[in-house]
Amino acid sequence: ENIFDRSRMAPKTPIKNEPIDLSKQKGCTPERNPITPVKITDRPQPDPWTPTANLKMLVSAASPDMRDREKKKELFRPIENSEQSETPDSLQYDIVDDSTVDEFEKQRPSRKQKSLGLLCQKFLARYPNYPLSTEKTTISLDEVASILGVERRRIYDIVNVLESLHLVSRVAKNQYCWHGRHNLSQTLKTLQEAGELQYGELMTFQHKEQDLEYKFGEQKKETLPESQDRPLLDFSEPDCTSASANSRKDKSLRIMSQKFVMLFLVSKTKIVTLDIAAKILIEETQDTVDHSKFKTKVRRLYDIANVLTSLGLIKKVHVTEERGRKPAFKWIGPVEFPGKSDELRGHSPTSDPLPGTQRGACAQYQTCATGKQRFTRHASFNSAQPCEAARRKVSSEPNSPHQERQDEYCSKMINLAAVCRQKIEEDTGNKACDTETILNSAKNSSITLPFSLPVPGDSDFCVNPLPQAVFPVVQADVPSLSLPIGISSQTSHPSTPAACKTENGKPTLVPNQPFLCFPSSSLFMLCGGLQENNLSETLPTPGEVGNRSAEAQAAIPPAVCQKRSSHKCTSPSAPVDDEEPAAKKQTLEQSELPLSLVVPKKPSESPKAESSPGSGCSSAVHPETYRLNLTSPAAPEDADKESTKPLDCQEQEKRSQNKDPDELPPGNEHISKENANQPFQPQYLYVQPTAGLSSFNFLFSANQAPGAISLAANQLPSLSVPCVMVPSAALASFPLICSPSFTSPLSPVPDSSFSAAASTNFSVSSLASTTPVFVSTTAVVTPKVSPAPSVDPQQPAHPALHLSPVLTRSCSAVKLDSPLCVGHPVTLLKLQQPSSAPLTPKSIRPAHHEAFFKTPGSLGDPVAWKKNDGSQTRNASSVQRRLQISSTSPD
DNA sequence: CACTCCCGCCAATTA
DNA sequence: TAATTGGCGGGAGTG
Repeated sequence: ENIFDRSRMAPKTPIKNEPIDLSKQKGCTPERNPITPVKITDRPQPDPWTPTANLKMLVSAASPDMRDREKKKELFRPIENSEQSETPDSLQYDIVDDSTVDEFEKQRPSRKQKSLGLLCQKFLARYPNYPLSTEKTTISLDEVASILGVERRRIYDIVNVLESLHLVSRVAKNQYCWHGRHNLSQTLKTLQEAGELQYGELMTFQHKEQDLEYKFGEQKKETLPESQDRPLLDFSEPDCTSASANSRKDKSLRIMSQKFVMLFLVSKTKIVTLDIAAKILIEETQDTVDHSKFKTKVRRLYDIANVLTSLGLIKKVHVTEERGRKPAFKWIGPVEFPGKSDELRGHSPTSDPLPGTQRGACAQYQTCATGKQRFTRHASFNSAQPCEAARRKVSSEPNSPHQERQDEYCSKMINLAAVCRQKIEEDTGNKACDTETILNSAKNSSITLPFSLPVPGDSDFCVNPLPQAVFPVVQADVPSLSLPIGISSQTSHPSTPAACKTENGKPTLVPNQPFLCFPSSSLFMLCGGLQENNLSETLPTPGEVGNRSAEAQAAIPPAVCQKRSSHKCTSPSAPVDDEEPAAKKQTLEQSELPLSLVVPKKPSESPKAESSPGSGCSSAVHPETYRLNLTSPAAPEDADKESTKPLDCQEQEKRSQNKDPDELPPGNEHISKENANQPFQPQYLYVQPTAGLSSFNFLFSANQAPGAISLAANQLPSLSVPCVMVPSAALASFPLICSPSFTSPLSPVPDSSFSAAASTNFSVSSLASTTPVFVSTTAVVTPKVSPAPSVDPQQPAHPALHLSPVLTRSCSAVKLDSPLCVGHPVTLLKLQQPSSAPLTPKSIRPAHHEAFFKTPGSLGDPVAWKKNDGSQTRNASSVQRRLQISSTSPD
């Protein structure tokens, strides 16, 4: 009742948005006659204006009965009209009416308030962007129409457009099914491909011919890179519409909508003027281009544009041509889509139960990494920022291909990330699994990785995001890009925050941080870059390390936070997670820029991470450099690295387990020393899985730069170090994963033996359902994908190690494209290769952990990894051990 | 005046 | 045949 009252009130107040319709209905007044009749069927002329009456009306409207009401309404319409006109007498009405009317009229919602765009936003607000796969949301047109207070006709306008993008599908007569944005990127991709075939040339062509240059400059020609992929697509292709009859549907708003979207996707500038679109569409339609048609087309385009705007896919802009300014729309949605969807699909089936659709995509994403190993992908969720940047860039600097590429790449990643994330969420279910966040980095680039690993079957597996913290990830939305700027704020997208959307909605680039999402099946390694700053700071001597770490933690966090804030991340985040209920979530974190790894020196870089969306990726250090560092015996570095480890451990522990951090330090130091001796072996930190984490294990490389490790203030665990998380499921697929980081030094080890050992170990682990393993290497990065392991001298081929094809593929695909991520691919390759060293993780861990790992020699495996290092051996063993343990008893 | 685009008639489709 | 969809274009707000 309250509600109704309110609504009732609303009409009076100017503001209200409510039910326009209702108001109309009320509009029983004579004036309104023509309009809608409404009235309550029940009693057409009863006392309208009593409060009660209003309530009733509203109620009826709201209720499912609406339908009836409407029907009646129609019936009555004539009646009312006639009556009213005829019987002006209803005095009662009049009297009341006057007052009512006046207000009514006054408040009469302005035209804008009734706009289709606004209506669409309201409509969209009712459904989650990324609904859980499990629940099917059905939409009743009548219901929605009544709730939103509009005529059904309007709802059709919205729904038709949404349907064209597959956000909804029609299931029955008055029923639509809400799908959300899960398939949006896929749909867009399809449209893009189709668009290229159909319009690619056309666009280019037309633009030129028609002299439609934009002020920005002419559009470049587009290259139609892959048009070949598909045969022509019919519009219908997108399934929903499919083959339905051609008749009316041909002109359908749906088709127009798809075509319109295609134009954007094909356009280099991503800007399409209305008249061009109208012309193109008309031609296709074969309509003669007469003026009236044109006008009509434009009208329709406005309708579509309003909906797309609400979806955050486009925004209105003006293009100045010779003749003057013309209305146009700019695409602000995702630009790049994951590579071939088909390929993607390949992904290992093991894990996901999810509907396969997008999953594949996720796998692809592996990418970016940062520093050392970059095994993973980045998915960034930053909402729109990157996109934004990209877009801007495009518009303004169409010429710089390189940048564009990056941008695209970023966009793509983001997009992917979003998708992945969503998937994951779905998979995991509402449960907490969702996401996580991360945060991190102190300075410049911090990357946040929220990810979750979904394990099939294992609910725990997932990492949860911090609830409050950074990401407010609401299940529903993370819109990747989708949210339009403006809208986002409005709609509740919690998601954005992390991403850094600014308040305005503008995305800031946050520079950073792309989030990583991994498909359950996939593996990843995260590499954190070190930050220069951190490094320098952290560099403390080994001995100090422990202290340092502590300090670092304390100190850094705040900084980080601030930083973030500066970036704009509004997210509440603040306290990052450590506090989080660790159990569920794991957060990982991440480090900052990848770059840093390489250079400890280059402090100079300002934190502009934001500038480059791809920063995360970009971070990739040059392999060579990287390598050098690694190889270099620099003790200090090692120390640092180690120091980092401890931190990580602590953090993680805190986060996840709450174990004592204290213990770690000592252990760490200890280890560190050992490490120091060796040039650089990769060290890994193993994080014990906590309850929540049980599903995965983390290994962090000890080598990592300390900086990275630094914790975020909150303890966000930002791990700068590269770490790998592997879901158990994942393991199954891969017998081994390891990154051989040490390329050089290690080489001496007998490959064969080694390999054997390695394989053995891993295999075991793999068997164990529980633990996943990761190995990260410090790695070497080879430039590019090239398989050649120039880097590793030693690489015996181990059959055992191989990445799943999928991964490989995906990696390569991804990597190749993006310049930024160059490093990553390499990593993968290495992985594939049997790099010699499997891991050597030196495990450093807090006492607790140690227990697990415990040690060095203890391992049962006789096998010993043959590495040069005993330590390595130990590590491996420890790892195994850990795995075993975990498998048996999760803690 | 040019843009926008709401509104709702009414025909094509469906049930 | 009735109801549902949705094309279409007049013409009203806006700037």
